Amino acid sequence: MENLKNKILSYTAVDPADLTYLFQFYRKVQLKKGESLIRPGEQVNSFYYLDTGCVNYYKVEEGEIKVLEFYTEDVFFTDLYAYVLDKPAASFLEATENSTVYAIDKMDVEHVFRKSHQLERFGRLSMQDAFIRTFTRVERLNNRTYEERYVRLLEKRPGLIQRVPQYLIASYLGLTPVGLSKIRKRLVKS
Amino acid sequence: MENLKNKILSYTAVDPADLTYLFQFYRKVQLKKGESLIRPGEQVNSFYYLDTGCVNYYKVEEGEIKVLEFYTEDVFFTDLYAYVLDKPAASFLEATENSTVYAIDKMDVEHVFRKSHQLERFGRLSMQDAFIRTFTRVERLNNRTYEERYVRLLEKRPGLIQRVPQYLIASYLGLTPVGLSKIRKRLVKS
DNA sequence: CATCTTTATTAAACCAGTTTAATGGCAGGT
DNA sequence: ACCTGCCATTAAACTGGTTTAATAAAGATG
Repeated sequence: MENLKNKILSYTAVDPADLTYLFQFYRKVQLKKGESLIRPGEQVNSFYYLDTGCVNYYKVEEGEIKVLEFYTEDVFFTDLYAYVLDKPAASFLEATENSTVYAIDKMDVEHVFRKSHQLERFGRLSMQDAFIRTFTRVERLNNRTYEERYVRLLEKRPGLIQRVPQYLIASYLGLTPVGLSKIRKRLVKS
Repeated sequence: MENLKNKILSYTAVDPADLTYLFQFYRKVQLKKGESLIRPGEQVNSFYYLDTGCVNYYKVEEGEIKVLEFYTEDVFFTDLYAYVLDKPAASFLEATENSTVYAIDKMDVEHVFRKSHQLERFGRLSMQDAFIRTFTRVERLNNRTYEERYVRLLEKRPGLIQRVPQYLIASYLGLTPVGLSKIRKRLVKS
């Protein structure tokens, strides 16, 4: 759990004793390609850390896949909406490749945060981080063309396009496979 | 500061002493219509609570206004991106009507959060809240048509359209004034 | 009250995406 | 090696927006 430990410490200092206490609640989950942590209708009781692999956070509406996010190595994730509001999930959290995940139950998180001020601070700062990433995404969705977004994705997350089929990338960008194909064609010409 | 106090307590219990301690750092700011709390290039050192009024969070790109959010009564706000990352603002925070705001400096926030575990928890939960709202926005931007978004805005924030000129609403929805006008025309016909 | 400015609507031409459908390539299973 | 199914590309017709420009309506100012 070395990566997870370093991830936490990258947000704020935490006493070793508190970290040890926290870690007893984590369990390791091995996911095979195609397996899901969460499916629509289920309660979301866990908060996850993705050590290695790739997890697709998506929903299906009117028969169509809508990708919300691709999580890759070294990030915290869950269906945060359902987790926070204690609602049944509307989405999938599905491994697009074999993945290693560490999971902790919500009630244990709450317990540990109450016990340790430092871990509570970590919780605040990591949430701040999640906010920032989501907010910048709103900005892009509103202000950039599909082409700009695609180019930016290539720059910011090179490799993602190798790991994930193109029609999922298209969905993530908010367009159809046909639309993305056209954009790619335009780009190679110029 | 009764509203502010209740807002904080709606997130989590806080000892009266801690609240009193916190409030000594707050200052009241009266904004006249058109005045700005933040302008591009400035450092964002304060976190705000909007008691009454309306604040437009926007940027200007290539001569065009891009509205990110309208803040109305009883919300926390700031240019959170610049605030968190200590970068100069890229945006305006401008009153679209006379507004009453309470402000606290970032260093005081950090200080108070370190001193009080309960206030730190409040900080975490309010950030969680901000995340949820931003995240649902991403979902809508990606999955809904402009018309659906406009109708939803009318439902969710009736009154906003009375308070804010229509071309700003259009910008907030990600379209042009002409585009919004067409959508409105379509809607009255049906 | 008259003028100047700003905001909303409309029309026409245009464009970047969608939808539908056909084609070809590649991957996995037997 | 041969199907079979899935994925990416292409083409053609379509659609819901944009851009530009003109006009009308509403506010602000002297």
